[in-house]
Amino acid sequence: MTTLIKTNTLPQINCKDCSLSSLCLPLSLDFADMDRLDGIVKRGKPLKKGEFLFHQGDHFNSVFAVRSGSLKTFSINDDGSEQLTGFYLPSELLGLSGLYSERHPVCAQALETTSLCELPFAHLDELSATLPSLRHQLLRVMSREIQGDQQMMWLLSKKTADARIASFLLNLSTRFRARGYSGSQFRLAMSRREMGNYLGLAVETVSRVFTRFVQSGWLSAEGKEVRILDVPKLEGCAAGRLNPAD
Amino acid sequence: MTTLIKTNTLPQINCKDCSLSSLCLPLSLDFADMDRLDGIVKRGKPLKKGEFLFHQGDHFNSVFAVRSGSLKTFSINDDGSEQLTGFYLPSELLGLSGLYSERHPVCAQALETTSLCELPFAHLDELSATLPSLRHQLLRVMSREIQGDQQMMWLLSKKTADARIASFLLNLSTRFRARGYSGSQFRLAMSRREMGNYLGLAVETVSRVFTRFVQSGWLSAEGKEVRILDVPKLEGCAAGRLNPAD
DNA sequence: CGCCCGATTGACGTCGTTCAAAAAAGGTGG
DNA sequence: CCACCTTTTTTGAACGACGTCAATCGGGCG
Repeated sequence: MTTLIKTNTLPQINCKDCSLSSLCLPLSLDFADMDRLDGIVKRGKPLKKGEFLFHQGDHFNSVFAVRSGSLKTFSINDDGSEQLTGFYLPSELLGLSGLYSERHPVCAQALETTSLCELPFAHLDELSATLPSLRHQLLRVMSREIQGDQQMMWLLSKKTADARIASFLLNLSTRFRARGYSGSQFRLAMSRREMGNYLGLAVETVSRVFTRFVQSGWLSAEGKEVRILDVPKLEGCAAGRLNPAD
Repeated sequence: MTTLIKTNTLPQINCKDCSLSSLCLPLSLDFADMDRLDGIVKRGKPLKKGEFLFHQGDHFNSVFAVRSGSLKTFSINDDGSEQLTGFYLPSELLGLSGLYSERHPVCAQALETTSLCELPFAHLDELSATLPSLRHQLLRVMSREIQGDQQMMWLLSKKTADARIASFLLNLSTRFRARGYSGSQFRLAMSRREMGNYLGLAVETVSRVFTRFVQSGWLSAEGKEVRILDVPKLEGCAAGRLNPAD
């Protein structure tokens, strides 16, 4: 059984030893510079499932890198409805959207036991003045988020429910594989409702699509445990060329 | 008749004299620092309607600030379909999404005669090492874009056609007003098709919504010339509380 | 063990798309 | 300036995908 939680014998204590450094901010820093980054990182005790990393409206002080576990971000609208804006896996940076207004425009909540590295922004910024590659990496992370959001906008404005779920599962698969987990079998940390909220679909629709995928033999799903059985078919579906009814 | 084109008697030649500096990158720079920024800005001859600033896949070298006119950005998918990702008005920065992969993931095309300031990224980056406020402004611009994209994702996943168009018009209105143009009467630089593509709607739907708004007396629209007649009603519609059939 | 929340399934309604056609606007060359 | 052609916009009618409502099932947790 694969989970998002890496079972380390010892907690990571610095960037140099962290298996995620090649995916994370330290990317392309040499050891000396990594030490300087390490100097500003705060590593608190893990968040338990359901605990908040920050709330909407909180003052923006830090950005966070996921070390293990996963989180969701969502904002609450005037009418009280929630809009899920993202899921974050190990090595991914969150909190950057709070930079603009100095306040977090979203809540960040742990989907399971989750440990993080906190990077106080004032220090990160100072450091970035003298470390060009850190400066670039920070900009690249934001640029990638913009690119990802635009992919998401495409998905939401043009894709069918089938294609959205196929895209989502393949996207997760890719991110898991890049992080050393299995890309073909994994546990979804989020509920069907959360998935639907994120993808702009009703829970019932999510459930029906899963049923269709399983019946087509493209997927096996028992609750949150998912196994991808036919990548090409799912890719075809995500691209809008194929649909599970055929 | 209001247009996006500001009729200057002389072209702007530097940031200090530019009426947009308070909305643009120079925000919060003092005069001395503004001069340093000016030193790296390239101001080419204006783009005519339909001309491209850059194409999808082009190498990323610079970011651009709109001086006058407007542009759209869009990407072309594998199947040849276009996805409009944004409209850019004077003082807004575009091209930043190319930073991540060193290639522009979108095309940028002028919607009318448009003049721009080009900021070679290598120089901008160098300068940002010694100018903290420029560094922050760059990050803030990106952070704001992320926030905007997430608003857009909310719009696409949760709002009705009526609410999308109302939101869009009010958003344009706000941006125009902030730039010194009328917020209640303006000329849409984009076609109904482009608007629909951006908002995830068919042209026909856009047209029908406009008709409804006009019949409700919330709006007057003659072709691309638009006058907003009832802001509160449109706001109610954008929030999903009101609909023009009532 | 019982309760509650999450997931599934079916029936039905609705909003937006698609297809088709006409009207209006814009651009071009004579 | 006008005739002609192309593109954009508008309007109507029918269809379809997804949402809503309702009922049931199942698993986790107190």
